[in-house]
Amino acid sequence: MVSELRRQRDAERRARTRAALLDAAGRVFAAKGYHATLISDIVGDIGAGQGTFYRHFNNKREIIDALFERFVGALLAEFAPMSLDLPNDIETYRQASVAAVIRVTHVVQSQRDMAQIFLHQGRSIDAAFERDLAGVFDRFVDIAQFHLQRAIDGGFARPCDAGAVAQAVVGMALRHMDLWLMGRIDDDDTERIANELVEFAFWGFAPRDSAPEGPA
Amino acid sequence: MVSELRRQRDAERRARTRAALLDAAGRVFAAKGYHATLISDIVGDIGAGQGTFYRHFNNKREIIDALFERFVGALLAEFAPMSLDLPNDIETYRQASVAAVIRVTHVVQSQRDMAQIFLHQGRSIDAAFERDLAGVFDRFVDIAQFHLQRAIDGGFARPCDAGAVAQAVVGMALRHMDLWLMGRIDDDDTERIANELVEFAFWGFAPRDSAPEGPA
Amino acid sequence: MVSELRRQRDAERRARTRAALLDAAGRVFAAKGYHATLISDIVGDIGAGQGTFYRHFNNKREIIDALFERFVGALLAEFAPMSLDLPNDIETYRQASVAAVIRVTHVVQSQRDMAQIFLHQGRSIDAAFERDLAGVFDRFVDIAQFHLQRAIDGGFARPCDAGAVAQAVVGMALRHMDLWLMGRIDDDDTERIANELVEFAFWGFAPRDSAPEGPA
Amino acid sequence: MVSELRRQRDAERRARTRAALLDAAGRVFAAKGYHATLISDIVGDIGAGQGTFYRHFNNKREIIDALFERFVGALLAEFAPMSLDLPNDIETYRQASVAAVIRVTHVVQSQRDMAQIFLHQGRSIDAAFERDLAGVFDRFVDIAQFHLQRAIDGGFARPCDAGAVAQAVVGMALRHMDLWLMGRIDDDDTERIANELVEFAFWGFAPRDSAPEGPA
DNA sequence: TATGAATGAGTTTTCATTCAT
DNA sequence: GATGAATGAAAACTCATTCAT
Repeated sequence: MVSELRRQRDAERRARTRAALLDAAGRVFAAKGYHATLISDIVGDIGAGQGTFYRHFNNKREIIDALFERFVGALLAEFAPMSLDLPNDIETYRQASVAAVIRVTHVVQSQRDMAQIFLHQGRSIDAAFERDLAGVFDRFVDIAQFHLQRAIDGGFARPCDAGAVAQAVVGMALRHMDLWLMGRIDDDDTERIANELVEFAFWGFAPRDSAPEGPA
Repeated sequence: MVSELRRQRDAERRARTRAALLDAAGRVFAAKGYHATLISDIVGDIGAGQGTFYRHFNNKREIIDALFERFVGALLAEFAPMSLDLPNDIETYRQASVAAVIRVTHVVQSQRDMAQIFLHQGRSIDAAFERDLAGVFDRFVDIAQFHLQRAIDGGFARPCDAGAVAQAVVGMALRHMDLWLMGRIDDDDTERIANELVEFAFWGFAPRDSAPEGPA
Repeated sequence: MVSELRRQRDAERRARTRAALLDAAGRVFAAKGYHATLISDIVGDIGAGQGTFYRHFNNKREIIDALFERFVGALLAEFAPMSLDLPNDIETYRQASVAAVIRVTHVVQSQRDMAQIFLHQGRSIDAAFERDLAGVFDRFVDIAQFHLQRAIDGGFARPCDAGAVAQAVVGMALRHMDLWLMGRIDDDDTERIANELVEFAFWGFAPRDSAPEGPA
Repeated sequence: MVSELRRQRDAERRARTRAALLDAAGRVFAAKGYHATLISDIVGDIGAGQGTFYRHFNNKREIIDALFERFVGALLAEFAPMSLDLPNDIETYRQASVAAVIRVTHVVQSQRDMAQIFLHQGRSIDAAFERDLAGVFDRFVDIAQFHLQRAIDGGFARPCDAGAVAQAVVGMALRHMDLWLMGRIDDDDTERIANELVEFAFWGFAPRDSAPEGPA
């Protein structure tokens, strides 16, 4: 007969091991890449035995899935409360955009390994994973598109293909994330760049007085 | 001891086999992904023997390098004659931009497999490959930055961080390439989107009359 | 996290497997020759899996090295206590020599496989192995030379090139080992031959009364 | 219709190619060892094609056989006229022995590669080759034994096991050949060592006056 | 006949997964 | 539950040999 206490202790230990494995996988995947990572690298990272891995995950594919879920969960938690009180004029909108970009930036900076893994390896796992990953990007596109469409409807953004522009906005963000992952953007330069990008998204690079009569 | 003719015939046969292997690798990598591709898949694709592969390449890593070199060669050949007669006003500049984007689009469309491989798997091969790939992106960033800087200097683009904006421009292009690779952009919709993106890059999504006094 | 007992049990199991692999390699190398032996022959000999081999050795080259080390270790252990109380007259010296030869014989007879492998294949592995093997022969030459020199200095051996003669003595021993390995010397004839060889080494084959005035 | 002249030319060319291949094989086997040598190494050494090898030999095994035959032929040709006018007293016998040893030495020195190959790799080819090689050693043992026995019968060698002693004599020769192959005997020191060894074979290393009453 | 590109059977090697402890 | 030794299926790789020219 096993006491309730004992049962709980075991469950806790198990959860701790699982979390340690996830953390280790995150570190190792980020450092060596998903494909080059061996199960032995992961367990080796925390000094556990090979078998331990299989008590928690059925295979390598499953742990990256779990990692992804955990990361997406954290990400969404961060952005869930975002859509409240929408801006009603362009300046507020711009300020909100800068704030949002900086917010994303902070999340990503605090989860560098995850960004590394999913941005760099994400599309080389398999078709299913690629789909899941694309789904996450789409969430951000959706958010951008939603706000953009609202701005167009509200008259403080010019009429345009909100879908394509939202994709473009996400594209520039992703490109800069990549640069940061490659060590080509300083951590303390991110705020300035965020501003620069928002500026660009709002007014393009054309000079103010060159604005055409109407959009193409 | 052996006729020149014979020597040449052999060299041709060898070159033909090598090219066939490269083509096969391109097809298979694009279809199954680099990591899931076996040497036997590649040779099987053209009905060659396993050993034939190893007479031409030392391993899988080497053939994707060769593939990359071949692709980059073709790409650069395409863009080498591009930088001539620079635009001197914003409208000409805009038109030239649309033309350039459409040109890139055509090249990419005619080499779908290569785009697929390098965009999706390129960052999961190894550090060296990642570097090479980044180099290619940088070439395009450089071109964009060069033209943007020239426009700023010429007074028909607003002062901005030309580097960051050039990266952003490349980022939106890459994102749309991705969408196209995922089958989410119709081939006959590309021209419209090219226009839309250039429009966005030039004037952003803010309405014309909202332009601020000066740059942020 | 894991009991000391468990850790020790594992280490023992591992050591046992390694020893079994070494034994198997010894048998198979002796029977088929080093070059003709496949890894699958070795593991097959003890019914182990292919992978088991690679958990203990990196390749065939490494296991023969380990085998050699183990053998040389045993050999030296056998001969370490040999050099005590040196003979002071020729008859004692002769008797000691016979005893030593018989002793070597016994060791070799009890390790037939090792003798087979190192004498027959040893010089066809690679340059490094050849060097190591030569080193072992040299040990025996050194011992022979040391005693011979001592005998010369003590006046109970004629002045001669102790180095060359020691090599010659080792040469005759090796040749007879070879004959034994080829099944051309009966195990129960070894003692007689040992005597015969020592006799020959001491007095040559010239008749007693033919001894020249002095050495050549 | 092909002229007789043409036919002969072809035959000559063929023979020349075959000889070149044998020479190349000799060089490469000696340098890299039989097992590590690839067919491509052999043909590469003379700039011939892979296929050429197979026009002359059916496989690697066959070329070393041919090499061996050629070498043994030369060796026997050298020693065929040796057994004439046998010595009748010990001094003549000794002088003849020195002469014979020096003669062998010269032959071996002029065919270093062959000595290298057969002494070092000979016993790792296969059982058949080992037998053939042993046969050659036996020829020399036979010669030695024949002369020794004759000397014993003639009363100018002490009674002994002529077989064992002949083997011993060949053994010391082989050991010194090995030393020479390893670069541990200078070419211009061979004559002195030949003398030293013959001296040793005739009188052993015991001092002259220590000769026992009779043989053990 | 000579050639060297191509071949594929035969080996080595890897590493996710199992399993005895 | 945790462990790590052992496993073997699956891949990579080698190289003697064939064959089209």
